[in-house]
Amino acid sequence: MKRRDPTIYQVAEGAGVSITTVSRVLNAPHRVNEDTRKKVLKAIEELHFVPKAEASARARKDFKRIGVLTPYFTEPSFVQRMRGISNVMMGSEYELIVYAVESLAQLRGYLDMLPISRRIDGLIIMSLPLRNGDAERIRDNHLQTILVEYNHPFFSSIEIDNEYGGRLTAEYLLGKGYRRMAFIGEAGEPPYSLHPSAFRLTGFQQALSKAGVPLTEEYIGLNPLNMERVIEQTNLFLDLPEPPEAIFACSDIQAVGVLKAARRRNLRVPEDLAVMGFDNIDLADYMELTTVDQSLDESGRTSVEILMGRLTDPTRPIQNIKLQLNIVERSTV
Amino acid sequence: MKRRDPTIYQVAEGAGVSITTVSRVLNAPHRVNEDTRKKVLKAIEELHFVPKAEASARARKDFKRIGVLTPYFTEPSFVQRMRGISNVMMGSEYELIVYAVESLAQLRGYLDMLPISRRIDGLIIMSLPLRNGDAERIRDNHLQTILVEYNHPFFSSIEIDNEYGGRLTAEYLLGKGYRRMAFIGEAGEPPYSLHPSAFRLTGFQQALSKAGVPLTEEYIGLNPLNMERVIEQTNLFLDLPEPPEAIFACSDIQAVGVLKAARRRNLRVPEDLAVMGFDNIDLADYMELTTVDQSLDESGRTSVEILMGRLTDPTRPIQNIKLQLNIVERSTV
DNA sequence: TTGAAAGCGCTAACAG
DNA sequence: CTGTTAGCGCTTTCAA
Repeated sequence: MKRRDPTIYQVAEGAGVSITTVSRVLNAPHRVNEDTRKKVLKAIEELHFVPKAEASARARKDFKRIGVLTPYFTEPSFVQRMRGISNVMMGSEYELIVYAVESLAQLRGYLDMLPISRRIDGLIIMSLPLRNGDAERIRDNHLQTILVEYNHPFFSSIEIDNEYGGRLTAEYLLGKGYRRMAFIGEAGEPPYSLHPSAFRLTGFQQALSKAGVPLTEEYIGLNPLNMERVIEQTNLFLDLPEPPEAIFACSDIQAVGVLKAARRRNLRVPEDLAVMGFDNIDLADYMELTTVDQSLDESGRTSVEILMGRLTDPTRPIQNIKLQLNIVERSTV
Repeated sequence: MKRRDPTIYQVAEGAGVSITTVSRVLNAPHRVNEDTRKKVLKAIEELHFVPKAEASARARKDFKRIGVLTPYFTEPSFVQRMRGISNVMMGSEYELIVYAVESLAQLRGYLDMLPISRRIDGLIIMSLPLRNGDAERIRDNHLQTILVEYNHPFFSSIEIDNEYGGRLTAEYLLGKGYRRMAFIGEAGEPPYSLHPSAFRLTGFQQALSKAGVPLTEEYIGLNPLNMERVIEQTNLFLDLPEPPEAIFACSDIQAVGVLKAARRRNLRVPEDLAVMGFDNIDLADYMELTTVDQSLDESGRTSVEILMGRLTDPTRPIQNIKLQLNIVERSTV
């Protein structure tokens, strides 16, 4: 003879509350009075109650889960967006699932799977390219999605204008009187990720040309995101017959490499060499790095907010947001 | 996301029968008239109907989930452990769920609910205290768990010896010839988190006393983790009649504050002031900070590995790991 | 052979 | 903060 597992009903009876309350202490503990919660928990313990996953799944209309699909999960700039996301999610009833991508195959896998496997309510796609087929599948399966650093007509998005960022930097540096400049960007990026570096370069180059100080080949260094390579590249620049007076690194992390190289050569910054970064991650403040702020935290925060908005009311319109870019003056320029 | 898979209701409607009949062709085909059965089967095909229970059972089968319960989710040292975790999880079939804790109540809530509502298969608890009741509940509900930076007889754990770290630092600094030293640690930490800072101080103080250069009150500064406060504290030290020759900050982040203060005063590091950190986060390398390495990445990596090991084979023994501590010499000492 | 209707254990909308 | 009540998708009576 089988003894039936205890149900939420016996727990409710045991604790002297309604089944709703029991359900709530399991799914939204903060919405239950502390004492009640303890009573229920005690009853649960005593009865060795284990909720039947299938029954919950059946009754549940949604999962209250938001997924974040992201490359370089632990790179500072991504972490900072994550911080924004995490901050708003923490106050909510949603769980945060991280899908870290490190290969094209993996990205494809997630994009195929996520909209169909139905385990999340909403998806934030960070700095990852979407093909039309993917977009259609996501839309057809009604998976609420927002794109960060990318866009597609089907979805809301949050971006910055990278080209403008390049121009802005050029103008700022020009305004400070620098003429001979160099650019350090990313190269050999994996095929699954986006390449904002190229756009920043375009804008930078454009503005420089317009000002009559074109950026020639030897002053452009594209390297894999790797500290040593950046240092080497900087040395290459500095060994040029006419070394640059200022270097624009397309990310703060790369700017650190430039700074390191300068330090090793006992160069004064910014007197001997000005250094400009991009992103304004916490590190930039720590190192007193002059950089372009792209509101990373805000980007993350807003992305979840928009997503949650549509989750609670799917009729809300798609939004395409362009975040502002601002130069943060510190001491390396 | 709202469920949009077809249900037996749809199928019933499509085939022009009742849900009972549909249910029967699925579960007791012989009790259904052949023609009716064919009609129903056709409708099932057309709608790509998959019984819900099966679907979720299958989904559940090939998609396991590991939760990470953590405070300060986006603080560099935690991120670095996360990186280790993420690295090994990425190749696996597990999903990573992040439970960010920022209050005692929240911690309690998670600890109460996680073991009961079976939404995860395994749990990593980072730098968070466990009470006996929690530990029992987790064990009784058979939720595989590993503790990072804490321990309890029921579970595997990964830790470092913070007191030893303090001693190690003291001895290193002593060996370098420094005598007048100061310590910057954390204070006013929230009640839900651990306080490794205190142990590091103990060890530091001990070793110093033993060497005959005791650390007196004025040379100990405990502050909330906040850049400005650290800078102020450093200034306080530096304004002492006998300012310290070396400052040991109990985390790299705080060491940055010390460095900032030194820079503002135009002090040469390490000539005028030596600075020592703790953690060895990426930042330490960027800033050439001498520090104590505590293998953060490794700690994360190992924690998941052990957890996964037990998930696939629950008979595997509990492991209690002590990670080694090593001084990384750079240029601030 | 079939269908109406009553659960299964749980969640959620809505009052109070 | 808590309870009432109406589902969720499906199976199982029980009549017809």
